[in-house]
Amino acid sequence: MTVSDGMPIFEAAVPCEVFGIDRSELASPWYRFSVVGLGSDSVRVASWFLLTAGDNRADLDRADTLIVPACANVHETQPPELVAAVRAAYDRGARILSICSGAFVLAAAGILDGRRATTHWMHARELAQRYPEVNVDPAVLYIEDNNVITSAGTAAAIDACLHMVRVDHGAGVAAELARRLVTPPHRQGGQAQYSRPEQPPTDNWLAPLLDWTDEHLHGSLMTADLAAHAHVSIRTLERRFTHSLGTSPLQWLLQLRIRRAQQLLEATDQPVDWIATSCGFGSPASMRAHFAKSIGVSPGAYRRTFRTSSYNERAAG
DNA sequence: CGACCCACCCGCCATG
DNA sequence: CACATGGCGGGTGGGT
Repeated sequence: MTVSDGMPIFEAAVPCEVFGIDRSELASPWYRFSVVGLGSDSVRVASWFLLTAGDNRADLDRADTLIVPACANVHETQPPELVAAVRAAYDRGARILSICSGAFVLAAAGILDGRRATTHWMHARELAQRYPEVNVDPAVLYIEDNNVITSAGTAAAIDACLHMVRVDHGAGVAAELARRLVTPPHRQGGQAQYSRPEQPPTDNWLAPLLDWTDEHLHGSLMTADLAAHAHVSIRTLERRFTHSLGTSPLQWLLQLRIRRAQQLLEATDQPVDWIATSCGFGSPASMRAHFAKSIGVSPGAYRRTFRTSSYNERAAG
């Protein structure tokens, strides 16, 4: 695993926990794990820890798997030495795993071009914009594409590392390891259930229309209704949506409805069918289908995960 | 699950 | 000419 200046600690800690501890009672041999600091002799991790590099730089050249836990800053140019090390490891056939914003290092090394990849949902759009050749999927916890694994933010590091153990040693070993880590062996749904949609760019023309749309979701709003309210043709409306929001009117409506449904599932005890109607879905079945496709879990499962207050009330009572 | 229907949406072109 | 608009056709994908 590589660490570089300014890197956060949690993402780096997870591989240490999974691969760095001798777990030969689960599978033997376990992993030979090494942390390589790039840059100066000492590397600052998070704001509080100073990591002193050992003389293990050579491990970079012989590792079967190279892990890039995160990067210090997604907006800046990635450290050339780190990027070159990733590229070299990839070229000699090593497996590569990135966690969270580490995907930006992999992308800078050019090894994500033409591949499916993911990163923290807050950075997904930027990754896709800066590296158009990368097929970014912001909805999943991790993706393996031909020996290159990328994973979502922070806690998804656990999912990705468990995935590697599953591939290397089988599902049984991975499940037992998950027990030791006190974490689910496999999480239902992707990171889509945790992400928040980005605020749309404030567009002078669109803003009033979007506000109006948000207030009239409960009806059976259609593309034609939006066009009529905005006094433009459907064709023009579609063009403006693609231009300003990067999506079509109906898809936008759908996202609004799903988001409203999420809020109601979290904050109320209203039945799912009631929520479906109130959010403007044509039918409860329609909402379930769209919800599952977009969020990755059913409305019921989503509520069980996020409606913690009612659980606490029941537990207390 | 297949069938049917219709809204959607994108390429294309004419118009202003 | 650049640009935005509106209408048309048709493939398609979701809903019943």
